[in-house]
Amino acid sequence: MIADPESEHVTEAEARANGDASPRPLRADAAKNRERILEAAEATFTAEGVAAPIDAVALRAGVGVGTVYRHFPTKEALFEAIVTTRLDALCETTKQLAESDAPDEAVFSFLREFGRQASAKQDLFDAMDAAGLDIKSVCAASVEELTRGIDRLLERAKASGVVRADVATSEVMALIVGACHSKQDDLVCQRMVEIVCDGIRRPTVAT
Amino acid sequence: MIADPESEHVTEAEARANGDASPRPLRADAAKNRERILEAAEATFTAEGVAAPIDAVALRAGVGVGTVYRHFPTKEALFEAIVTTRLDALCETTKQLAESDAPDEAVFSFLREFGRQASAKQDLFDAMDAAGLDIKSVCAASVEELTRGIDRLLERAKASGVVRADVATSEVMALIVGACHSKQDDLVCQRMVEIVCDGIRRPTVAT
DNA sequence: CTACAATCGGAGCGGTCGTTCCGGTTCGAC
DNA sequence: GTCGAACCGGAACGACCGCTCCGATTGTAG
Repeated sequence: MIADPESEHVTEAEARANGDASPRPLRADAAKNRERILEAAEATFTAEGVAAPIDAVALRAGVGVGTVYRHFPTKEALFEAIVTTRLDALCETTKQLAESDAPDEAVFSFLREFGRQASAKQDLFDAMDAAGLDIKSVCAASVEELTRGIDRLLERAKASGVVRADVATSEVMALIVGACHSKQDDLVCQRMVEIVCDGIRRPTVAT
Repeated sequence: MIADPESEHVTEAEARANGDASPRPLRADAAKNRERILEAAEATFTAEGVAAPIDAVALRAGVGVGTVYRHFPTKEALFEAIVTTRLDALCETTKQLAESDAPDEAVFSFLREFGRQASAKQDLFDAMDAAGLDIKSVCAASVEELTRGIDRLLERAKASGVVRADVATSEVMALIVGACHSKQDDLVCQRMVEIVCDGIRRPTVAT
């Protein structure tokens, strides 16, 4: 459990995952392979399910398994990298919508976008759950930031009276993620999002 | 792929799963073990997750693995047995509620009950999904019947004007199952169900 | 161009898990 | 009580998978 100065590639990989600027940049071919692996992993897990072996990822990326493990010391690390990327993108979306000129409806736009992405990539979250590791702890920073982003949108919508005051951010997130979980047509998924949107809207007369 | 008259225990297990009345009833100890295994399996999968080995089930049931496989020729068959049982129970609930004296609200009562059970047993459905086999095809009969039951409740609620006419049964089911999927407190789960209920309610003024 | 170090590829290791097999045990009809 | 058939238990098999290791390869600084 002590720091191990020998395991350089692990240290480097982790530093990269943390977003640090490495002292020495990756060699050109290494950087290219890293991207290829990420893409292949996302495609493989989406297509073959989350239990797909690493060998399948390596095959699709056109590299050996050793190369995969050099960049991502663990299958779990691969999941983390993919999920983090996706969460950060969603976070960016919240920021853009926060500056939109329709603050009261922005949260609904976001939910639709969230649903669209979640339906495609839900498998990854499931995989991590099934693997016994918690997204909230592994990608804590990303989740935290995304939550804040959604929270901001939700608060504005509440303030403008479009959304009920008694719904929590966590509830909305869980609901949308869950709604798109079941493998359905995109159309059904979209309609479910709409139902949720209606569910959090402020009723036009009191309950 | 031809019928194999030798594999008698498999034939018997399948016949039982299909609900046929076996020509020869199970021996007393065998019947007792079968129940024990079912209970142990449900407990094990809920506690240790869906990837729990069959050995764990056998251990919990106090029998050998061979005994488990004699009753359920496959891990998949074990899932099927558990899920079918649960689905049938829910189906029974729809029938009772269909005769309730508050037809317009019965569907909401059912959703709450559905949510309560789904949150505890969702793991099983996930397991089957992850295993690549589709609940809809494996437990086709049970799912079909349950769908009809919900459909009936939903139609009545629509007829009495409490629920919007444009929501489909499949959407509601997916929504509730999904809502309770994320491991949350039961309280959050309950609130999510309420949001869904509000989402399918007919708005008091036109959209 | 040369030489060194970073990187690559994939065979192989260790462990897990689903499933089978068979000698021993138990039930229940007579 | 007796005996045959049904049932039990768990060791063992084979397949799969995550991960490691090291000889071969390739990028790049000088």
